[in-house]
Amino acid sequence: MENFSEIKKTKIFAEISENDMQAMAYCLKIKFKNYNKNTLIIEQGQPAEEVVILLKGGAKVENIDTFGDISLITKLKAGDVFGVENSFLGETQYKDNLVATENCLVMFLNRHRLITPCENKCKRHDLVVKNLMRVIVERNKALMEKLKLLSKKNIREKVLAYLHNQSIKAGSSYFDLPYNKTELANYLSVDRSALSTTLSKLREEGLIDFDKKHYHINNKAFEKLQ
Amino acid sequence: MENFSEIKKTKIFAEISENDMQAMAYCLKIKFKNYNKNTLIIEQGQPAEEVVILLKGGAKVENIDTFGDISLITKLKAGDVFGVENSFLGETQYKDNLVATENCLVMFLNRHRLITPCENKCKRHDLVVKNLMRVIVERNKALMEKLKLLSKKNIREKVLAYLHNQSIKAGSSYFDLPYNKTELANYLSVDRSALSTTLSKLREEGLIDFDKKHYHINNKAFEKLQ
DNA sequence: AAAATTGTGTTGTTTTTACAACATTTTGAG
DNA sequence: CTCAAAATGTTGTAAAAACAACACAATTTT
Repeated sequence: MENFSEIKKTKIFAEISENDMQAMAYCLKIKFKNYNKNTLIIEQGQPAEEVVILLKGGAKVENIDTFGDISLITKLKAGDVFGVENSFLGETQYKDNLVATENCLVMFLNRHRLITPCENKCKRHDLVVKNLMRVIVERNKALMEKLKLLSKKNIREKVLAYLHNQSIKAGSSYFDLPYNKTELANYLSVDRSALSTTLSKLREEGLIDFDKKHYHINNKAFEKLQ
Repeated sequence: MENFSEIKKTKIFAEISENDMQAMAYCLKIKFKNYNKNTLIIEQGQPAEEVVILLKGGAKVENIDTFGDISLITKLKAGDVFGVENSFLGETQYKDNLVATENCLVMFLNRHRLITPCENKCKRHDLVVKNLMRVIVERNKALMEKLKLLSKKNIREKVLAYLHNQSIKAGSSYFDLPYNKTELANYLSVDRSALSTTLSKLREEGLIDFDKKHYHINNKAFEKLQ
C-alpha cells in the first residue's frame, strides 16, 4: 500500500496490518498531499472536516489570538496527529494553524468515519479508536504539564521546571530541546530577551549549561526544585 | 438502584438505563462513600486504582508542586469525574489532591474494569467508554482554553479574556464565576492583590462591573478584545 | 562565496507584578 | 446573634518582566 511504511509508524495506526489498513483506506476516505516548507497546511477557522496526520517532515501548531498575537502551541513530527479533538466534539472549525516547518507528506482522514466504526467492512477500526483515545489522553497529560509550567511565578522557575521535565523524559541530564531560544520563549510565553538573560544567569551560577539546542542540567538545579 | 437518580446525571453514565446500570455495578466494582466538607477525598501520589465520580456536593482539584506551593486546578460539581486519565495511561498514582469543598457523596469505579469492556455481562459498557472519551476531550478543550489565558502578557488581558470566555459560555454579559477573588487569582496564577487592583481599574474604566461572584462585562470590553 | 535573513546576548528604560502590611467587610460556626 | 476567621481593597516598595535598540553570530538563500 502507498506510504504504508510511514503509516504504520503513526500513533493512530500502530499495530494495524497492511491488509487491515487497505480495508480502512476507502472507508476513511484517506487522501495524501505534499506541502512545501513554510506553507500553511491547515488554517485556523476553516471548516474542520478532516483529521490530519503528518507522515513525513515537521510542522508547527500556532494560534492567533484576538489581538493578532501568534503563539506557538507545539511542534509536530512524523507520526503526530492534528485536529482529533474536533472529531469527538463535533466542532466544525480548526482552532489553530498548522504550518509546515519542513517539506511534508500529510495524510487526511474523514473525521466522521474515523470515530464511528463502520460495520464489518473495515476490521480493525475499533483498535484505531482505541489508539486515538490514547493520543488524546497523552495530549491531555502534555497540556497539564505545560499548564503547570505557565503557572510558575517567574521565568527562572518556568525554565528550570521545563528543563527538568525534558531531562526526565530524555532519561539523562544531557538532552536536546526541539526549540531554539526564540521558540522556547514563545513556548513559555515569556519575552525572548528576558529568557536569554535568565538562561545566562543560570549558566553563570553553574546550574545549567547549553549550546544551541543542546542542554545540560546540573544536579544542583534538581535540588533547587525539591 | 441505590443513588441511581444521581448516577444518571453524571457525564459518564448519561443515557444509561437503570437496568444496564445494575448490570454494570458489579462488574465495575462500584462503591459509595460520604465525605465531610474540607476533607481529603484523594491524596496526590497515592495509588490510583479507581476512577472517582462526584455524585453530590462539590470538590476542588489542587496540585502541590515541588516547591510546596499549592495551585487550584479546577472545581468539580455533582456529575464530574476525577482520575480518568490515569486509567487510560495506566498511571499508578493520582497526580492531584481532591478535596471536598462541601459534604459529598462520591462513587468509585475500578479503573481496569472501566476501560476494558467485559464480554456480554454488562451490555452498555461500550457507551460508557464513549462517554468517557467525550469527558476527556472536553477536559482537553478546557485545558487548551486555560493555556491560552495563561499565555497572555499581563493580568489585565488574562482577566478580560477569562471574563469574555465565561460570558460566552453563559450566553450573557451577566454571569457568575465559580471562584471568589482569592480563588480567581489562584486560578489565573497571579497575585491576589494585583488582581484586585486590576479589577478595580477595569471597573473604574467602565469595562466591567462585579459584586461578589457576579460579573458583568461591557460591550466596550469586547471591542478591546477584537 | 556573498548577501540577506534570522537568531542571540546584552544593556538600559519603562511597565507590570509580586510582596507585605493594613483597615474594613464578609462569611461561617457555634 | 456574636465572634473568629477569611476575604477584599488599597497602598507603597521591591523585584521581575516587557520592551526597545543594538552588535554580533549563525543560518539560509541565491
